[in-house]
Amino acid sequence: MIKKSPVTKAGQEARDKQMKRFAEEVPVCACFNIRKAARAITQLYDDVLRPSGLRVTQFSILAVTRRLEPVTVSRLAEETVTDRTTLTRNLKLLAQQRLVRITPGGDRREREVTLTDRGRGTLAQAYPLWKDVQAQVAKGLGPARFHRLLSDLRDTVAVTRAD
Amino acid sequence: MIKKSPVTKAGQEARDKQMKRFAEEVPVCACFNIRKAARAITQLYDDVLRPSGLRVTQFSILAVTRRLEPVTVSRLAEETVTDRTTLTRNLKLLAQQRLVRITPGGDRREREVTLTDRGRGTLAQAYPLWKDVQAQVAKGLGPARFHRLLSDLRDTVAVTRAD
DNA sequence: GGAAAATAGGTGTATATACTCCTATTTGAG
DNA sequence: CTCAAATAGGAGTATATACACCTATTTTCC
Repeated sequence: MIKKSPVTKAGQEARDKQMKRFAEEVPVCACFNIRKAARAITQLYDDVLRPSGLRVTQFSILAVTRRLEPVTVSRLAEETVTDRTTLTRNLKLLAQQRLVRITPGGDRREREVTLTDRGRGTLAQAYPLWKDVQAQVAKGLGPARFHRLLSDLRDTVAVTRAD
Repeated sequence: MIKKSPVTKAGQEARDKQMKRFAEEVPVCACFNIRKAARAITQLYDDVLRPSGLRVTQFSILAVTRRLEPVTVSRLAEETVTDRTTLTRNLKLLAQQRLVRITPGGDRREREVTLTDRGRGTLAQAYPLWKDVQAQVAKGLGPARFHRLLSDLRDTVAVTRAD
């Protein structure tokens, strides 16, 4: 008991000091700040895309599908850095709305995703909306910083997946 | 009918051209790329923080709370750029785990959030884990680019919320 | 001082996300 | 050729996210 008290006290001081640093450091948490920016920009894009009936997540999946179709679920998951099971569920919603078609692949384990005509139409309708909001953000940041940001984000993905 | 056919054909050509541009442009969608990076980095941080029992979202809320406590739900929502109702639900989970305490404020419309001792302890336990992964990402990007990225993300939030 | 407006917060509903564990099919080593 | 390993995908469960709409309280304006 005689020894414990000072030790505990010193430990408490060390913890206080640590927590003080902590409060200063956490506002620069890379993950928190990327997530925060994601929330902010998602709200903007979703808002602008609303007339098309697509959220930006759905818009992105349709756009990537258009580029790669016919494409398997796992390939889409890789491309979008999304968990396979997340994509399964997102695709299910798009299939219910008849924006994509999901068919068995040659390899019967695989399922191939393609756009329907309806999906193509919806995408074409959303495109000008997307273009506007994209231009708005590019203008707001300035073209140089806008490109730099995209480049840095790509590197961030590479760094976080290199493990 | 005589007139419609050529018009439709021209329309189709215009749409094809548009869609070709589209396929080239969408990979640089700011929102898609920020979200993609958010998914990637969240998986890394969540993985490293796992021994603490906290996800990075929870870690962030506790950290911001620590800096501002006692803090109202709306103030936390502003600070984290999160919808108020999202925060309500996230805080509910933290309260169930007894990491935060939510009490009525002086203004009886308000609810004040504070950390519990348990919350402080969990945060202190998670801190070294966070510090490691944060350092890992900073090193991977290089300190200059890391700093630049955070700065650009802040500006992105400002731009997307200026409307 | 009282009613309208503003503010703080929550519920219902829907999408987004991923981990764990499961099945079905294909591939590859012997 | 056969069976174990690898691969493709899905279901159960849990958290994260936000919009529309709701209640309760406070503020403001006459």
